[in-house]
Amino acid sequence: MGKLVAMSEIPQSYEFAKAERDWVERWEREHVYRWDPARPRGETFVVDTPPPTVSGSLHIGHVFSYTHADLIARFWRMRGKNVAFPIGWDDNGLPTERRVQNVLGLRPNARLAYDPHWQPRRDKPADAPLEDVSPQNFIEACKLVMAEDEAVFEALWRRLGLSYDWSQLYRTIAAHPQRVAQLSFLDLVAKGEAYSKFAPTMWDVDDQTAVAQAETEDREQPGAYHDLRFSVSSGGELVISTTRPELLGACVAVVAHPDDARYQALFGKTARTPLFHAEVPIRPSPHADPEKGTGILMVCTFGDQADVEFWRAQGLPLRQLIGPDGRMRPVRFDREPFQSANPAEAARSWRELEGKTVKQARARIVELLRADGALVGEPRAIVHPVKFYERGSRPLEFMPTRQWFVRLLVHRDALLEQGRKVSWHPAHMRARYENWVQGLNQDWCVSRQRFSGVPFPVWYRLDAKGEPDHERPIFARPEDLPVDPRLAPPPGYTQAQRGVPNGFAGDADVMDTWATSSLSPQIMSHWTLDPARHEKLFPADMRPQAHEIIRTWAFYTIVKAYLHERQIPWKNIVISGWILDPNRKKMSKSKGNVTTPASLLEQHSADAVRYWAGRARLGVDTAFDEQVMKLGKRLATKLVNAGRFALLQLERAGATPASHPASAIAHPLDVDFAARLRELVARATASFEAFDYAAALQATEEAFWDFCDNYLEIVKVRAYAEAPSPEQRSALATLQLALRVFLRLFAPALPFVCDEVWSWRFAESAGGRSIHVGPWPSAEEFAGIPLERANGAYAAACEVSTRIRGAKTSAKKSLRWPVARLVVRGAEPDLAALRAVLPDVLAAGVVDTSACSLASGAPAEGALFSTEVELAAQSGE
RNA sequence: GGGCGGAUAGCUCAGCGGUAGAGCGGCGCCUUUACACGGCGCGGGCCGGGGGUUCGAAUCCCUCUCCGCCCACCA
Repeated sequence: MGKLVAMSEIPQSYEFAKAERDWVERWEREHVYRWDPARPRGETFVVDTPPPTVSGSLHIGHVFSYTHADLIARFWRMRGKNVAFPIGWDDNGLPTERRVQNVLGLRPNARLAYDPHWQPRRDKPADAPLEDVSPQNFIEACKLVMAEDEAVFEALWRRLGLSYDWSQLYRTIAAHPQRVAQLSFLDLVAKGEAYSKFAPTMWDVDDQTAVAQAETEDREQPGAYHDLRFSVSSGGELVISTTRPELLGACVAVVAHPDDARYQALFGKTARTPLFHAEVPIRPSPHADPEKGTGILMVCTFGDQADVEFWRAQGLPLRQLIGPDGRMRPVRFDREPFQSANPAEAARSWRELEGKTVKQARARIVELLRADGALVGEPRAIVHPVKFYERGSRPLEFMPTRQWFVRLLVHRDALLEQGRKVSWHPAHMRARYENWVQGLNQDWCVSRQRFSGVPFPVWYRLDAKGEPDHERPIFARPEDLPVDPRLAPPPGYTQAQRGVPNGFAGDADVMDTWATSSLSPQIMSHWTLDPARHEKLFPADMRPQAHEIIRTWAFYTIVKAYLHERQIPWKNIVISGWILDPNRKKMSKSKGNVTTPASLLEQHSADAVRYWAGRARLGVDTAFDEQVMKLGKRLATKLVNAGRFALLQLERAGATPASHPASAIAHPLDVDFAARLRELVARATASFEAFDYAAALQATEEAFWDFCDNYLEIVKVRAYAEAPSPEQRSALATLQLALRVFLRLFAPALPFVCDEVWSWRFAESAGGRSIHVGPWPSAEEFAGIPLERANGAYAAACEVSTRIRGAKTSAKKSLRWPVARLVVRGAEPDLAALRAVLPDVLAAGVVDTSACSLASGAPAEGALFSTEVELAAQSGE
């Protein structure tokens, strides 16, 4: 490295795939992207990279948004910042378990004991039944599969040229992130921000775990209103409408709107449910809508959130019909809480439903109600929104269970305020955050009844009957973390006391995966473990992410930073848009037939794919268009060719940055071009500083094509000159300056080709270092150029050149065809500017000096000049 | 039902108060010694509809229509 590259070493061709692979290796070898822990906070730029979920393959949308972050990180690195750009893998939680279940055909079964000799088998037929394994074996299988997936992820990210400091790589399932997540939990408990509670919680019956509000979504589902006849204690009857007749046995009240005249007389009375003969109170409730159904409805434990709230407010009994597996559980009607006025008939009815799924039970109870005469008319089909776990296939149910929660509702205003302290790019994305915070209706349920994840560092004492005491948990000591209470005993106990009366039980749950990933800044900064490092890395400067996870990842990260340290986690958040398919739908993994990121990289090159991503502005959803990648490849190729051309000329003349400094630029054409170049540097820099890499790329690209099409052509003859002269010296100095500037302005977007061309000649003068450590171009590099003399000569030269080319093209002649006569008319100041650069223009256009005349006159509309071009009769060669 | 974004050339997108832009695609040329993985040039647009503000609006305001996204207690 660092040796002067001889002319013969400038390659004749550039093989994208091979060159890119070589650069990836070299960057890693030379630690180009390492964060330097020794440098002060003020010189550091910290990126809080999203750890992608390891549950399948990365798709083109990931490539898109991860490239955006890389463009910005690379800019700041070239600006001299000590960039801390880590990467991690989010490899715990339900998505991971699902992946392992699919790949290895496994299912965790808590009743099985650990088998140290068990190995996963990969030769199972696709239709083989799931194999039950112990939770611990399952967790080991997860780690195995995740490690394989992560190797593929890493290869892709390296191939794409993302400038991570791979020495900082973390996995959320590994010891350090687990330690941070458990420390976080203990801190929240100590601050009173985390608590456990037995309460009705949203529950996915397939995965059999609690889920949080942020992981739910509404789906339009077919359903039906069923009108059911209840008898009233004071005589008569009433008819309620319900979409969930299978919950009739869970009915604990009947409510109507307090102002509803039809039901005023019934408030305070009781109604008796059909089939189950439970006496339930009739009460007013503002949540009843007089316009809907019959205006009177039953409250069950639990049909929806409104039921939960009314039940809680009124202190009604809990009649839980649905079990954790989504099937109707055994119930007795001869005692509380299901006390029936006719237990025998209630039990008879229930026998028809017990063990059935919700769907089966609904179908069966309609038949029972019809036979009983309680069904008024027939069910009326409707389509209505139903809550689902976002990855679930059956509706959520409310399950009364004990869960750990983190307080959110009491902090609503503070969280809104924290959101305003962060700069959002684009700014309107903050509305989504605020929208979400304002719509919060429950604290964050952080416990999951799953296996692969960060366990809670908590045990419970067992009383003499072996019942756990949830009021006085035993918490782990911070120095013992990470700990798995499912395997290790609490301080002061032995393993023999596990599960026995007067012994202990470990908390069986794991944390919501967001409880860990929401700590990504603290995982990187080693929060509480290394205060000096934390000071240098927290809060981060930038969080890049996609907009669909504002309510989860961005939100929870803000929550954690606030609850732990009353801080914001980062100063800026940059939100990428989505890649849409040609029908403007979100591009999904399932469409990944030939358009996998890996195949696109091989087909178009990493620079081309990065260019494609870099053209899209933050927050803008963009239709997938492979044409743009072809453009990117064309641009990269052009850089190679223009670079080679300019460097060969410099080489011929023995020109170096030292021998041909910017101060040698004096020719009017060059001065004018340099002035435009300096303007470009200012614009591109300002755009990058505002996180607008796309505007920077666009401005640079526009200027570069102009450089190739016009400047390079016009200056060619002067630069080629055999005898050294100040004019030639000025041309070479300008070529050198321009190439150095363009390569660096393009370097964030096209890191491979730029470092390649840079290495041919300029790396030597930069101590052999990669272009990616800078420095970024600045106004100082233009010192010594008499920019105040810039007078529009370049624009004048370009216009006349274009006219000459146009004349040749419309005459269907080659651009080398000589011009017999050229007349240029315009205003005197423009002619003066042109006159100074005329030799270059004429040489490029193959016009003899004697064939050209300039004259005062009116220019063509919207132009500097009007021209007459007459071509020679013969090519003259 | 509430909120946010978008609608500009056939396509993908810039422009966001001062004479409609780029690339691709189309058409027509040019073997030009950095590049045929090229170059030159030509066509092509009531800037979604309707109102308003302004000397002037694709750009600001109002309204409507579509498209997308986020959110909402769903009996």
